[in-house]
Amino acid sequence: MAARMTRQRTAVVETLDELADFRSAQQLHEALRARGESVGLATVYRALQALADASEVDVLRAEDGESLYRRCARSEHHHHLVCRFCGRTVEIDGPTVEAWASKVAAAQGFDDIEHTIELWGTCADCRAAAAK
Amino acid sequence: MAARMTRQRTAVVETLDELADFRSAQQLHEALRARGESVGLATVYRALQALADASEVDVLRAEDGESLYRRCARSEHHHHLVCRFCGRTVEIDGPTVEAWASKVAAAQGFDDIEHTIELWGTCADCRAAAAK
DNA sequence: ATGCGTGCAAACGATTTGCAGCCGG
DNA sequence: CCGGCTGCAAATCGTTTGCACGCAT
Repeated sequence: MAARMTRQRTAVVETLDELADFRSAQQLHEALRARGESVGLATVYRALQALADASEVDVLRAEDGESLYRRCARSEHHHHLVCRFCGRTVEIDGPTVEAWASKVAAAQGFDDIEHTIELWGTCADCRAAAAK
Repeated sequence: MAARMTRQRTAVVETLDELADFRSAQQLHEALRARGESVGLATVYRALQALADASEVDVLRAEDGESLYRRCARSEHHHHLVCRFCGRTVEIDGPTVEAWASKVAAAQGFDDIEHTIELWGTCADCRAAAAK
């Protein structure tokens, strides 16, 4: 069950921590290469999937369908406010929303409720950069 | 600007209305074939995209990344509670959630806020079918 | 007529997988 | 030593696009 600790796995986790914000597997792959710790793209995907299964990283889908990964501070359920340009992320939670979601769903006779609640926007920095 | 009315576009819209719930382009393509009104898959995609651009259909991403389309009753902003098995859909709106979303985002200095709020569950029928 | 719409097949881009060799425990 | 891990390339899969032809306006 415990994941074997290889050079590439370590590198993936470390780089993920460094980047801090949501990144795609490809961006991560490139960051690894730049960092000198080159790792095969397939391996990056496998590592990320393993981490996701172990709830060590959060995964979410960008508007274009690409998967983005991030090591979040809190492991409990929460949501995100993400900059669609630079990936800058703010963790948020909405107790109100949680309650609302399950109530609505239950009222319609639905089970195994799961909700997708993500906020996308343009962060202050990117707005400034774009304005220039 | 006005979309040209062809046999295939009419067929796509009609079939979409018939299906009522969220369907993938491929499911729709198959439904068209079954209906006798065969339409090229590429055309189905093009028609759906045009409809989406014109806000005639709602689009959302399934958990596996596939795009699902649906002709919604209301054209105003709203969200959905979708059965992950049969696609059965219930339109919902959460005035509370809307307000919460923009408030949180603005507080972090984010602009052009957009939110993804979808509820996924198993509808009563599918739960019964699975239990059998 | 005129040019948007269509079909088909090739092109795409992200992700997955088969397989032979490697290396961590 | 052994089985999980890796790399590479080939395979998937949904979706997009190039191109020659047809049809709605």
